[in-house]
Amino acid sequence: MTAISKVPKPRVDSAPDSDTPEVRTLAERVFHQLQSAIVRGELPPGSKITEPGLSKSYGISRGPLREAMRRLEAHRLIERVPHVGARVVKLSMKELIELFDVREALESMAARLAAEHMGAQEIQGLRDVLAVHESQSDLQRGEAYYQREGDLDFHYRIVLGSHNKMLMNLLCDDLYYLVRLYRTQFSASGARPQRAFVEHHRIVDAIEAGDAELAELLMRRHVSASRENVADRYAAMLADGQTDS
Amino acid sequence: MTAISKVPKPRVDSAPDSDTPEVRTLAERVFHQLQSAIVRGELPPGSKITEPGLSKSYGISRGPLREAMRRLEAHRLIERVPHVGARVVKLSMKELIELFDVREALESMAARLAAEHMGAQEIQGLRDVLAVHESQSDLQRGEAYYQREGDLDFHYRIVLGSHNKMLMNLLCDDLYYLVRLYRTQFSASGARPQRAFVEHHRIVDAIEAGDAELAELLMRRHVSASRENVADRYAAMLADGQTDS
DNA sequence: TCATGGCTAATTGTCGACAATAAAAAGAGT
DNA sequence: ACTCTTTTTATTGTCGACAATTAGCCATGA
Repeated sequence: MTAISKVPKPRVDSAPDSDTPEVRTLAERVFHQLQSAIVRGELPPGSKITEPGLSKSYGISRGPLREAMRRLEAHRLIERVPHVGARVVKLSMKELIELFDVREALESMAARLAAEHMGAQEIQGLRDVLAVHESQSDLQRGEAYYQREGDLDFHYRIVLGSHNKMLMNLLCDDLYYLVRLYRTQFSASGARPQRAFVEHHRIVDAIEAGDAELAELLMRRHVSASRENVADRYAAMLADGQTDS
Repeated sequence: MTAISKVPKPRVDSAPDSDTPEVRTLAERVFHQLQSAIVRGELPPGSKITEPGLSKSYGISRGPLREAMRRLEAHRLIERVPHVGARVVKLSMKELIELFDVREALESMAARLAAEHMGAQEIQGLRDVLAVHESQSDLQRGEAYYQREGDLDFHYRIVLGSHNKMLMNLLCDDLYYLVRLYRTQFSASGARPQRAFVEHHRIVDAIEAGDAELAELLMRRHVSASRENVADRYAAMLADGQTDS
């Protein structure tokens, strides 16, 4: 064999943050970075996204950046208008309620399908998640902001248990990032931990029993209760000290 | 004032096809053109999409074309793998069932919200659509492939009647194009026109009565029946003469 | 003082060229 | 004849520069 002309993979993995499953291209990487930055609140909702600015700050050209921004737009994390620019999405209360309505529809269907298709080890995984939540809930005694990510883990696994790829794409790739964004925007300190915990348990029971209709109904009530809780706290926030419209 | 250097708007509106609401940019236009071409079957499912090819055939550079392809990917009309290329999506039977399950969840929710929020003139518009279908159904006597687009018009208006923008985006901008694509791929000659027609009427009655739960239940059964019909015809097609997997 | 017009500046849209990767084809060896 | 290796080629990813459009600003006039 002749002289090797290939450097053994430079592997510029500058940002090995949490989940970067696919970083084959620059656009992919900057997309995940921007997605994380938006969800974490580093890029505030409503702030303008300028292409030259991000291009220089991330050290890449505008080509891949535009692709990343297109993907962010598709995931509804930023909003673009043709010759004007892009800005981080800012969820209004109406849009938040809309989001919960869509979640109610899709996740209840996911619970139904999960009750029909979930395997034994998948159900065991669900039980494990609940056990973790229970231990955290015991430790922190009622305050239980465990559901910062844990709640999404639970819902995540049920969606995966539906074995419906389209459902998985819609919920896990699109809506759940919006849910995380809402939590940062409205600084939702999850109240009602015990009730949600009990509801989670009942849903798993229904899934394990293979009772599709019950699982669907319970999940529907669960998401609906979350929506009512959010709406109530929003109304209280408006009555007490108004932060913004 | 000095000499005018601006040509009075060349206005290169080369393709004023049906619906191009937003053609501010080249990427937008080629996106709509490609979307139409895919849904019409001009670009067959599974066929490879090559960037230089389309770039030359549409007479634009690869930049806007890539943006258009990104949007097509976001709408799930094409599938891309990083260094390989893109090809038109080819719905398998499993994915088609998944699509119907998602539609069942979302459209039943849409019907529920429509029963709560639809205005008088919107309901009248629904009645008008049904009247058009009835006249066509009378003329063509049972064969009734009226629902090539008319059926979608009906569902379209109900989704709009939900007054839920997120629902509208998901269904009208994403899923309905997949439904159209499926109709070309499986050459679905809509059977069961009378039953669907009756179901449509009952749904409108429930919406007009403001019975949200009934409208939801009826829409759910309606979509579910469509799914069963498709699954049955697919099974028959497999048993009779197999075309492809 | 306010409205209106044109002008400047910055950002977005578009283009062509270069580099990197992967598939396909040709060749040598067993 | 078959397989593995190597080369070739075509396509994708990335970059920098130019053109078009928009928003803001300043000057001019009523």
